Amino acid sequence: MKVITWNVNSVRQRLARVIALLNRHEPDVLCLQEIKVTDDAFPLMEVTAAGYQCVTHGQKAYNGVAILAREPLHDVSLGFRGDPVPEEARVVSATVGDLRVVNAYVVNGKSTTDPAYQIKLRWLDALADWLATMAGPLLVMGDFNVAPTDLDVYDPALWHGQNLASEPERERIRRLESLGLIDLARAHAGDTPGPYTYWDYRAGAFHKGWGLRIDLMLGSADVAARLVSVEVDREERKPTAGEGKPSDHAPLILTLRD
DNA sequence: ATGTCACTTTACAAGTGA
Repeated sequence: MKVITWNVNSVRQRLARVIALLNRHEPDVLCLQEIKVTDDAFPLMEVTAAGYQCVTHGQKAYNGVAILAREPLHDVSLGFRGDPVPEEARVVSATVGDLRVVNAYVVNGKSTTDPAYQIKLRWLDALADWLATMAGPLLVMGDFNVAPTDLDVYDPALWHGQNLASEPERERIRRLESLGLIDLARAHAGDTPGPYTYWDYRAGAFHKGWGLRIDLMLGSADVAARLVSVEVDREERKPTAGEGKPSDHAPLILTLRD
């Protein structure tokens, strides 16, 4: 089984790349974040023509998440109980086969001195409270806007204490792990830095290797036991002829034994 | 730190969010 998570930074701008990704990797499940469209504006025809069903939790201009799958999506849920900012479309979940899939776009936080940072911490607290109530095979993935450890930032000294790498945020990720969820990319990579999933558009960050690992896949133990690999499709972060500009995030690809 | 991008608006440039 193959599962992909990708922050597309506008599904309308990235549609050709999304369809190409589906054709190239043929994932069973694709979770998208920052689709930046309302549900009625989601490119349903194109996704359907590619052979995928989908559920969307969209929003105008900002945020918005979607799950695409080849098999039917059951028990769809939009948002989550206890969300401090329920007006923002950041979570969608559904069951595929016997796997519960949670797709999340975590509050960015802007900077540790911004009020949005405190909302981010409360949001992650509420997400953990909600996930703690779940049972059975579980895969929580998406743009967490947190680099869990210093292995996950290109320059730990520069990023020390900053938004995306600060200790309170990292504590929230450890709380998710304390629920029994396993950081699958880290489990696969061991002590090797990265794999990075995000590079700022500015300053030629991708070319310079200034990456962060802020897109995560967290699996329950029964899911982690099936882990084959977790890879980043770095080609998607490069300009591609005919498919438009890249997102600032690259897709994270999980393969599980069936 | 900053070689950017995508969104919106009683739009045609500027502010916002990332």
